[in-house]
Amino acid sequence: MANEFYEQVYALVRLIPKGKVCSYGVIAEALGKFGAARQVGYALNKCPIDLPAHRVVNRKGNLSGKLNFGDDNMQKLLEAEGISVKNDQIVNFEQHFWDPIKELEI
DNA sequence: TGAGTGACTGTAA
DNA sequence: CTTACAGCCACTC
Repeated sequence: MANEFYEQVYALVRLIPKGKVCSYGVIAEALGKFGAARQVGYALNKCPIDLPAHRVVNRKGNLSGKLNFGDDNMQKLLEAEGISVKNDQIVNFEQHFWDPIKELEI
C-alpha cells in the first residue's frame, strides 16, 4: 500500500491506551480527513494482526467490525481491558472514549 | 472511466 | 436513546 494515511491510522490506533476506545470519525479527523471515517474502517479492514482494532468502534460505540476482526472475540478483548460490552455495544462509551486529537494536542 | 461497495457520520423524525 | 436518509471519501471490479 505505502499509503501514508493507512500508516497514520495504524500508528494512531496503536497509540490508543489500554482500556480506552475511539471512533472512526475522530481518527479520520485527527489525520485531517474529516469525512474519511469510512476509509479508516477500510484501512482497519486490512487489519494487521498487531493492530488493536477492537479499540476502534463507530460513534454509537457499536462493535461494527466484530465479525470482520477475525476469529477472536472482540468483546472478550474489550472486557479484558476493563471495558464492558453489551449487545455488541460498549457500555459507558463516553467514559471509555479516548480523543486522539485532544491527547496529541498537548 | 464509471458504477458499486463499505469496520462511518450528521441530521431529521 | 434508535431508526432512516443522504453525504461523504477511497478502494475494487
